[in-house]
Amino acid sequence: MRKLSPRQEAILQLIRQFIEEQGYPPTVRDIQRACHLSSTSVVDYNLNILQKYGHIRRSPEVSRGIGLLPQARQRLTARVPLIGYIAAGEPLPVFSAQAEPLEILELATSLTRGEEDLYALRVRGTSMIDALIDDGDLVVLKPTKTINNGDTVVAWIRSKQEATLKRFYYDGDRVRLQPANSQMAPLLVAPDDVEVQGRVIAVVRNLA
Amino acid sequence: MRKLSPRQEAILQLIRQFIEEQGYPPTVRDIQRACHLSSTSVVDYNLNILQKYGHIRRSPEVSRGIGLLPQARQRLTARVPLIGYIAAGEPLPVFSAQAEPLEILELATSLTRGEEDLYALRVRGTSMIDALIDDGDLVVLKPTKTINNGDTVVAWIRSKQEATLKRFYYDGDRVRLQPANSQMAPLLVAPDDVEVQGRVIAVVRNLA
DNA sequence: TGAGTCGCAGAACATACGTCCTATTCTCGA
DNA sequence: TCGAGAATAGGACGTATGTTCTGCGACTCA
Repeated sequence: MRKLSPRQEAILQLIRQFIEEQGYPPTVRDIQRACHLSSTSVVDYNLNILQKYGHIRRSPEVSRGIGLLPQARQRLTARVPLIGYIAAGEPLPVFSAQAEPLEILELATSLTRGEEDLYALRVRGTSMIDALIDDGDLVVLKPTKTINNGDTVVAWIRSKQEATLKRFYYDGDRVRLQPANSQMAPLLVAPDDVEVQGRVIAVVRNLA
Repeated sequence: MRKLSPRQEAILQLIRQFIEEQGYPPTVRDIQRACHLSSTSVVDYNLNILQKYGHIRRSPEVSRGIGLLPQARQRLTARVPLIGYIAAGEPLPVFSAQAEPLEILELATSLTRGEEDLYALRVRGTSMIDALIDDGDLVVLKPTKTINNGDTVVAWIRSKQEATLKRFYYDGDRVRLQPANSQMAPLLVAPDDVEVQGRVIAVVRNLA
């Protein structure tokens, strides 16, 4: 990254200031006026240089398409769609990219651990109290095909017509669904009786 | 500031996201496409409402002239210090500004609800399983002097030398500490036997 | 001296974009 | 049930704005 000309320094400085004050980037002509340049082509010319040297990022054909690179803002939150409710007796909402989420949650990335395609369900009722999950809690899920022993999963049990949230274990030719509360008895079911919807990433309870 | 329609919420959400991702605000047509709106006029209409209610600031005749107002631009995460552990038989760590936190957590502001001076404790052991809180869970607390009936609090019970997490009720000349799990029996203690450390704002369980 | 590059000037061009007008549908209380 | 206002649809209009073309002086390098 080579040294910038005074004019380029001025332009870069103006971009920073403009964004700070206005909340959006300047146009080519904004820069032209503020820096007393005679032509938009001069601005264009120097913006290209600034981009080449890595100071800014330009989106072609986009008005005010100037972004400051150094900001390199790392995201502290991930967006997770809240797609529906989970209740004992109701079928589970199925996650699909098309479905309209009820709400978009901002969850700290420390919670989501960089996972993608997460979605969330709001718990209705106290039927999962044996999994230490209360009415109103938020369950963050990762849709998954492969399940490992010990994963906590959200499952639909066909024979009982019931949604549940348990630890999942293969136990011979059965599947053992174990409540998180170890004082409760596990549930043994046939593998094809249980439909796993996703793996539980996190549970959030908001009391405030 | 009145309540926003789902569409207005979606638009506001998109603006935030767009700015975060692109570094500059969306155009009316960007919003139209992203929110599946039929016309730019619908966007214009709703943007004006958002402006009227103080969520955004528009610069007329300016492309991408949408700015988030400070209140809407506010941080999506709050920093909460994790200052120690909470276990049944151990005294509670006392929150002080000087103490070195074990870790700084970034929690979504939707969780913290704008509260200040929050701190977090990591739960050790299953002694609070009757409050639906498991080993390893994170408890977010607000230090508080005044307690309202029904608040969930973290308390130290002197006579039992025990830390606990219960719903707090004044019950005549006693204090009733009620487990969140309503099937469990409440605990009745003398007011000066219980030392309330803080009010529980949120509980976070990370299973990933 | 002449070709080549750099930095700039001025303007033209195409289109991205905000705005606004009209019409239609939806909502909800009198 | 009717009417008024809210909300939406579709599109036209004007301009704001990125891009590009041509050209000019200054400077470098053989």
